[in-house]
Amino acid sequence: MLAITATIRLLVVDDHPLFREGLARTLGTEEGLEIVAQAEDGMTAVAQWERLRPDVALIDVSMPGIDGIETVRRLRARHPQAKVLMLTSSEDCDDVIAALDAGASGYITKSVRYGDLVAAVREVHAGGRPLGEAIARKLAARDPNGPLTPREFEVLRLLREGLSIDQMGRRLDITERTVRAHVTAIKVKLDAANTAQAVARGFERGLLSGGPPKRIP
Amino acid sequence: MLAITATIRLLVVDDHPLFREGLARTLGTEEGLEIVAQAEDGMTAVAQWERLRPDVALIDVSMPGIDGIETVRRLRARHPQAKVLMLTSSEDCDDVIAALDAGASGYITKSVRYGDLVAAVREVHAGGRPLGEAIARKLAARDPNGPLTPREFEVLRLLREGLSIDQMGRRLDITERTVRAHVTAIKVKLDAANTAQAVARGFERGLLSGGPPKRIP
DNA sequence: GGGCTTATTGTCGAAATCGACAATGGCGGG
DNA sequence: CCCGCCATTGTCGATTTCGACAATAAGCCC
Repeated sequence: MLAITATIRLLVVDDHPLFREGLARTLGTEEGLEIVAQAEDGMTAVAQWERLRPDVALIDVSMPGIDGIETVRRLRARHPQAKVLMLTSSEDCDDVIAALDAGASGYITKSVRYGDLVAAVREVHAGGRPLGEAIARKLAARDPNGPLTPREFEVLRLLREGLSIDQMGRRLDITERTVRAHVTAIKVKLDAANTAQAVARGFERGLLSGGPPKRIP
Repeated sequence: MLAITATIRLLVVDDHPLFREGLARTLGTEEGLEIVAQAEDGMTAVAQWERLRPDVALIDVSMPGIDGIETVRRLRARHPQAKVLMLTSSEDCDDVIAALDAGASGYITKSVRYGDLVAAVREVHAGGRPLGEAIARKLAARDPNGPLTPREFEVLRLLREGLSIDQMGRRLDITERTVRAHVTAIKVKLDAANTAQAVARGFERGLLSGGPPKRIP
């Protein structure tokens, strides 16, 4: 273990002022940590990073507009050396892989205790890759039958909206037969007995998001 | 408006130490507010209330074990005069009605700014009933075709699990015909074109919970 | 080029679901 | 006691979906 004399300079990014403020205030009191800036969205986050060059960015996954994943992508595109610890409330497997893929160094849930968070920040700063055991476990037990293809995703979304096979066919400009092929593939991959369960699995696995397609933002 | 000279004594209840600590620290700096205690679960919350008799309890909805709703219920059962402001991350309509039904005075999302939260706390303390406009709006746009009957709920859950009509019939010990009647009713009430969409609506409206029936807790 | 995945489409018969009309018994509230 | 809601079941014809076997074209990686 290295004796780190320098303070770790942190950038906190979260759209919830309630959470962000509290986090910043509390982490700020931690020995060896310093909050140099906060951001409530992805754009601001990148700007703040470029202005202040912190050591580590703490970024919430779910944000309106540019989400956490996209923020990491953009940040890392410009600054490949940037170290990012993602924060999440839901333990969503797909987000984890997406985040790591986008260049995040670590991924931790908001349900951990302060000590764990601080430890994770230090680990990231030291070049580590903290994931949290719950997440690591879930990550292992994923995609038993392979991920859905983009087209299958599309069909799954239409399924969720209640379209019939040939309605989907018309919507996608393909034969009803083809739609059936996709639906069958979806059911196999999601291990579902019928379309209803396929949709349920979609929600359970986070492939479909909780709310209605678009209502009151 | 009354000139409130006394400080509002607050009890903060949330299972996420990260959020709870931050909230307490920040609210504590607010003029006229004082955090007298924190609790990470329902049991502790009630105990703390009885020990310290705060003015207002700020309770998170989603908590493992005894959830926020149940906590309110228990608290109000013993102390009907207790004023409770519920905090939520997801804007789930059913939780709102459940919470208000359980005796909560107000309901506010975690996405508000500090000022709004403080205002809500003051409003609750003054006997008000802050709901947050987003929630109030959602509350209005609910149950367009009436709530599901208990039996229909049951069928919806089986639908989600992928059972076919006659499998459900055997499971519930009723004729397949009867199951069809329930399914039809469900589709009408949830405004769905088919079972797949019915399941989707179930998730969207919070009738079905996010995760799989039981996996990794 | 060869191998792999993805997207596409066909056929055919069987199985499941739907929709509309109709009816009966139970149970609780006014 | 009557009304309304809930759960239950029946019938019939039409529509939709399923399952299994097969095949073709495009794009990507080695």
